Amino acid sequence: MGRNELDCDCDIIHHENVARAKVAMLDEEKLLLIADFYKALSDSTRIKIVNLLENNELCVCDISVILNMTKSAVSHQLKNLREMNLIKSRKQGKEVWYSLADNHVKEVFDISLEHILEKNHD
Amino acid sequence: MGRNELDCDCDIIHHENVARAKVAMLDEEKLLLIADFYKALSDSTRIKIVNLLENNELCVCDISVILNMTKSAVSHQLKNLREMNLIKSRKQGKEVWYSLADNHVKEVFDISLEHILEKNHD
DNA sequence: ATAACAGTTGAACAATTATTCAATTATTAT
DNA sequence: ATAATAATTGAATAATTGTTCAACTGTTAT
Repeated sequence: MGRNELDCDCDIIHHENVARAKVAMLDEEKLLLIADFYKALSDSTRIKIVNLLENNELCVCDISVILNMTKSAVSHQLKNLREMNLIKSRKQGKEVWYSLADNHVKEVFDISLEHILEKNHD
Repeated sequence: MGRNELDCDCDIIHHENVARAKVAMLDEEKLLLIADFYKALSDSTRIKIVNLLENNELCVCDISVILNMTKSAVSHQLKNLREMNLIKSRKQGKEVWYSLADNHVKEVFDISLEHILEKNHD
């Protein structure tokens, strides 16, 4: 194999490492889905909503009050979370009640909390 | 407590739910750190890098070759991941070798993989 | 000392995204 | 029917962010 494996501006390439890493790498499609999953959790408003819904079923109105935001802004982010399958909703009368879609979200949330707590005290 | 708890455009507020959710909510500071943690993982380039480093220690050059990106673009994202304490580096000669900072990243990655796989087959 | 190369950096540009605003839908009560 | 209110929606704006480009730093070899 020649000097440049691709269009990269590199001269010294560790071919064994590259080959091994390439084989172990997940397919692009899955990696993009995972990135999107994290994107859903990467905004401060959305992570607050997820945290709120960990222990409570709440309607849009209540979330708006707690976060001191307009219903519109909250609704946009709820839609975002719902489209990413992180939360689910049920309609009762004029109100729509939201809760977490499943337990993965909670699990991931808890591990990330551990992570940031650990990194904080050093 | 009056009609509007804050500046929210709501009339019907479930005060008990709001009070309970507020008490259980994590402090803002921690939530922002968690959101930042996810932000680090929310980009396709960065999640690819994390996936590559799960099983291998790699230098910038190798990562560039695998992802078919310039060293500059990769280096920017590595800096991003390093600042969020997701990866660590060691310098050896002219090269800088990168690896995952700790096991949390791997744990979170695996759960999120489960999540997207589950959501995929329905 | 000079050349070569791995990696980093800052500025500029392009693309993405969160919030606001105004309008709309759906449901309940009068 | 009409009014009131919870929630959603689309467009516009403002802010953030990923990549490119060119210049630079640090290390190794001649």
